Amino acid sequence: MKDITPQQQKVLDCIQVYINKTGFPPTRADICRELGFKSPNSAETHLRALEKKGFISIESGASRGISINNPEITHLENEYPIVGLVAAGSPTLASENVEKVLNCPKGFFGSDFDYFLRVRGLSMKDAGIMEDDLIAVKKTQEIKNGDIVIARIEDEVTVKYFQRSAPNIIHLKPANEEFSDIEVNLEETELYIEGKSVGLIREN
Amino acid sequence: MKDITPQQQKVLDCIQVYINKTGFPPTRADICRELGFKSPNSAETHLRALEKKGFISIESGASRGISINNPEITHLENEYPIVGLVAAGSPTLASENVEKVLNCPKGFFGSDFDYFLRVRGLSMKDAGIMEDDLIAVKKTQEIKNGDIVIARIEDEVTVKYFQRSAPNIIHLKPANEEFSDIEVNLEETELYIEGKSVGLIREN
DNA sequence: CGTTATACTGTATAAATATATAGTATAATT
DNA sequence: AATTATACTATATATTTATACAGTATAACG
Repeated sequence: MKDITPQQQKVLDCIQVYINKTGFPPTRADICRELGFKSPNSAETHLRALEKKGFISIESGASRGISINNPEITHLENEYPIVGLVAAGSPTLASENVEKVLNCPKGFFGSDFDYFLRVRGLSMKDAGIMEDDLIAVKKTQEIKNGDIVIARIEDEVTVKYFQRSAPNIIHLKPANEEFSDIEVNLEETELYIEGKSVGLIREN
Repeated sequence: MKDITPQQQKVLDCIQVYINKTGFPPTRADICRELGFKSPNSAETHLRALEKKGFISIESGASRGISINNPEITHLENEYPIVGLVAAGSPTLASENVEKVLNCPKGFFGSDFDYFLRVRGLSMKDAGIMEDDLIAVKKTQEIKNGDIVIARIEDEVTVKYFQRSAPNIIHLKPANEEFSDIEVNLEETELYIEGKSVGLIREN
């Protein structure tokens, strides 16, 4: 997917908003009205550029024949993707990792959140986090000691309690006697915090 | 919402399928093609009937101005009460027991459910049920061994694993070593099953 | 310096589309 | 027996819409 220009982004956003609002895509004239253009050809050229770059598809000849490609990344309001514990490198929300989407009211857990993570393993069992549970993950770097974080150490993604023991030493603590602490020295090992848990859902 | 006729259902399905497939709603002519009608007015009259009955909305004058009124997303009937572990006698869902209500899509946990129960204590800790968790309770008497049930024994309400050991003997088993089994002899003691757990939510 | 991509206005028009009007026919309801 | 809702065909037409063509202007690229 090539780079998008600021104006093209505005047009793309406009299409998304229009679809969310009305349920069907805009015409060239609609886009002009929304963005203040005075000629339908302004919209037309932007649409053709977006199509060429792969952001949208246009059904030729059909009225309102615009559809947005990769809608799972710009997820609809209230639709949250469920992702598995994925290996590093691949972006967490890439469509190939999305198991399905779950309809959930915004602010369901008091705090905003970005996606659900499907839990593997029992390392957080004593915190009441069981296999196959869905953790509501908020992508943030604002972590306090004791928070349950989704951390990536080199190639592995895990869910653990966060504790900073020294400026450069972080302990990732499981909630299960059978597992042991992970000590991370930030000078030696790369640690990336994907976000923290703000809630949990169990389906059974 | 009034009754839908079989033909109207076919038209409604056709619209949904068309939107899923193309990303935008069909025209009258598209519907005719899909369903084998030979006049656009056939589609038109069905659309007007569906609009009158509330299943769809039609933006007048706009091409492809059809949108499906999806009651499951737009409905505000998805309000479920949260109740505490209330003593017997008082009806569980009486307003004085309702802490607050939580907006939650219907069928969120695969199965239907009736209310949320705020958990007190740690007797089901090893099942991943912690203090202050919300259990989605389905009011039912269809209980299998191993289900997590909300049971009332005389004056006490508890959440436990259900196990029928003999026709008249039921064991209510905690998931915590520090608690012990409750054996109920149905000939001696009154046991009422409020329902069973079909899901869990944790807010933090 | 010429070329190319972006970002527009303005006009024109063929094709797509909604929608009204005029019928036919059947089944259910009053 | 008359009315109403459903379920269509057939035709007509005003409006909507996509989209081509002709320009203007600016910034980036090699």
